[in-house]
Amino acid sequence: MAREYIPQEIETKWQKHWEDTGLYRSKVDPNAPKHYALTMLPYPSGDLHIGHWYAMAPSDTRARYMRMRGFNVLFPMGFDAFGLPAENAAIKRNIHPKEWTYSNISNMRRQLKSMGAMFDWAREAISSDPKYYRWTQWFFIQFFNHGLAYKKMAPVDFCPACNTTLAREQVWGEDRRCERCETRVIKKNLNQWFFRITDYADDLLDFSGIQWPERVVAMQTNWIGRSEGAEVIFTTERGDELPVFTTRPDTLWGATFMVMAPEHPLVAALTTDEQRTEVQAYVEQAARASDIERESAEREKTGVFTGAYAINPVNGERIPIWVADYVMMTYGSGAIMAVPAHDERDFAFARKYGLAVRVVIQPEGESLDGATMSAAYVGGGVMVNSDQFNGTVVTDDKGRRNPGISQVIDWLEQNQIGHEAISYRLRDWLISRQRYWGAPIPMIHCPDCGIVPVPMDDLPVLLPDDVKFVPTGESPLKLHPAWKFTTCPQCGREDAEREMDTMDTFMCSSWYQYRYLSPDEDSYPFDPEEASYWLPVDQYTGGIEHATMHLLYTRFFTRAMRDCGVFQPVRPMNPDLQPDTIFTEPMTRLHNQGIILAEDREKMSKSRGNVADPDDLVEKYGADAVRAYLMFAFKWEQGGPWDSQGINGVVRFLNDVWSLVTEYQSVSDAQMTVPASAIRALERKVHQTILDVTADIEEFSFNTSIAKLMELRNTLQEFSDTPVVNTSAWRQAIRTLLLLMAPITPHIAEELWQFIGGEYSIHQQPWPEGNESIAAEETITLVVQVNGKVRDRIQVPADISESEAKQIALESDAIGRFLQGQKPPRKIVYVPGRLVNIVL
RNA sequence: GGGGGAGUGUCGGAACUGGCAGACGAGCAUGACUUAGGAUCAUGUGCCGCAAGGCGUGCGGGUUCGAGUCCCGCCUUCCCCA
Repeated sequence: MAREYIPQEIETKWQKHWEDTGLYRSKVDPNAPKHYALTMLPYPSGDLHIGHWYAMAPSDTRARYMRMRGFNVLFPMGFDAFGLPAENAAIKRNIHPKEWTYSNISNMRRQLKSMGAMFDWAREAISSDPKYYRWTQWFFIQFFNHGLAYKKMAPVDFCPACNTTLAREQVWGEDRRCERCETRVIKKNLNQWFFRITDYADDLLDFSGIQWPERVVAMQTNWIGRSEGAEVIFTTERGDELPVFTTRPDTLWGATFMVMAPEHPLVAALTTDEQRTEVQAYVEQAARASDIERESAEREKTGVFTGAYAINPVNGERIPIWVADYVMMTYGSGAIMAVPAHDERDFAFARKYGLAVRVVIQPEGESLDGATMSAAYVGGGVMVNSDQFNGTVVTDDKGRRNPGISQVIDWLEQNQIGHEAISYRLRDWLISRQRYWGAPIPMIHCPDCGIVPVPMDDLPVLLPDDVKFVPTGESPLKLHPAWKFTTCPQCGREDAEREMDTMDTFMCSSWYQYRYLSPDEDSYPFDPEEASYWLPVDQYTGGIEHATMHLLYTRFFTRAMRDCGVFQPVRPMNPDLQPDTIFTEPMTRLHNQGIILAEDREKMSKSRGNVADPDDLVEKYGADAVRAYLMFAFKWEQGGPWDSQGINGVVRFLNDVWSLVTEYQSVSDAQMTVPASAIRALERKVHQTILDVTADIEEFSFNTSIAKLMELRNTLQEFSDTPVVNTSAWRQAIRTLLLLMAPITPHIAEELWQFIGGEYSIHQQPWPEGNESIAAEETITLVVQVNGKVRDRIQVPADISESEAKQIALESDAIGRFLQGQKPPRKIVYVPGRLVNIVL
């Protein structure tokens, strides 16, 4: 009965059968516990690469495992289908973005199906479908109506290659490059739409409702960048108020000058005539430097005196106002008080321009002198030169936890010259994009009524198909008068203009987990019944690169939806869940996979020609082998370099399993004597494997789970030429092996399951139950150490007593040699089930 | 400069709350079967040593009967932020 294992044959066969029998249709079932497993949806670039497989196949394994564990699992898939590459293809190859996108989707859908994942394709959502982006637009209007979306003129980051603006999160690295194309961004003053994500800064800093990797939590916390301090109102001699934010109000008495950002609106008004030429030249030059250059601690500080003075409200002192580019308009109010004695950058600046340095925090046991100190002192100590605060203790703590800071804030508030304040690094989310292939922002500009949202009933605002693409990448919407001009929904004027910008595609992907629930629903963004059952997402998987983009946006989006009342019709079916907890966090648990590098340890890229193409690999080895190899070869969170030889290991494993199942079926019931110890040994290994594989898949340790299955394979091979193959223990072992493999290599498991007469489908069988007592070893290797060095290993019964163990150890020949001529042992350490250490 | 990871054979990687370092696999070596082998099977494979034995988890200290694991100080490297 030697059938050959031809993966490609059985894989397409079962994929079709699974689809025909609706095996992966997931339906609401209030009687079963639910599990919403989600993996980040791909951009339809045209080809599924190995990175997609690496992200998705293990996620699929985990979802399949949860299903066998008795959960009703939803594992959907879709496409994040708006975006620039489609438009660039249109410009370059004269193919419409829609056509390009949808033909890519159909190819990628085929490739995804070849993976054999349990995706429920009936729930597929494509963000560029009008039935999808209608609701993206609906959300925009919801946010607008609730004051969460606004338009303002602002200096924004602009990618000249993509010819569009970017959100702050989408500008990467020290040299500020576009997240997509790595071109260096430039600053532009533009009128743009923003979402008030900063209103949610504190809410987003609360991670108590989610179990996400610490790394992501740290990155988001860092990104939001909360700093506690005070806002203090300085005034110019002219009488302008100059509020400054400081984290160190305890050093207010040490402020010897002020610095304004070159873009500060008051600069021109404050500058005296004598200084005007110099200041103007400086401001112009500063505009050309990048933010990073300006903020760098190493860079030589530059600046010019405005000629104006301000009054320090705490002591009435008159201090000079300078302009310097190390102060950012985006930080606080664009002006700072400079305390050179206790701030490194202020110190460097003061020394360079000969400005006064006054010590107001004296460290214990030291005596700093402003005239001679060689570096700013930023630690704690005792306040000096600070009037009534002299002697107040200042610690290293931030904000109110610092007694000095806390007392000064109280005093500022009592005297109404300042108040406690919190500053964030987070900026509002810029969502306007000056491109065609995105969801149009559903707003109308009327000369009389101003900005008017498109009525909800008129959604979606459809993208016109008949557009011309120009090489500059300028949005074709601007060149389409029929689309551009419309009727004002409020006053009926016919020369109102549509908003011509489209939305950041991160907007589309911020809520796709809700659209999957009911992609065809046309009266609401999602079906509340489905939402009541499935939400929130229980397990999310995807790349870490989205830590401060998608993963932050979607947390914001869910909170904004909550506050707009979008979740009101949803009544959680799970009595353990509170509506609030569900709708604050979109995804309860998150796991991030690493990156697969090419064999040369470089990034895989077509231009380098070092890509491992999944289609080729499936053709050569089969999908099961590719899946298993990706899970076996790396620590999932870590990733690593592809090894084209390494896959042989799992190919052999699958071939061996095939032979074990198909060649060693017991053919006769002939009673042969099989030693009971052999049966027990086999059963023990089987149960050990169940327990280990279960624990491993539970915690995303796919590589070790497959290693354990290979060990079971090795054990089965040892028994395969013995009468053990005629026992029910053997048959049970084979059944178990297939069940444990089912989530990892679904096709071969299904095929062999059918071969041994199992009921369709293996993927609907319960996960095997491991039994600790069957798994327990009968004998153990007792390690005997002398002074911590291993000197002997002795097989002993597992339930050996401490005194027996010590005695056996002391009587061992190998040990005797070390004990000879020595004094009696000082100490004998016994670790149950492991070792005896004899200390001389 | 701040935050977060990571350093274990030739390679990918194992090692639970401190208890046999190197599971599992790749590769390699030797042998077998073969006209043939990028198939299959067997054996071996951390380093030094003929052996007894010694040395080994980035480096240097420490705690402990015992440290890849805990503590202190470094080095290298990756990511994020400045």
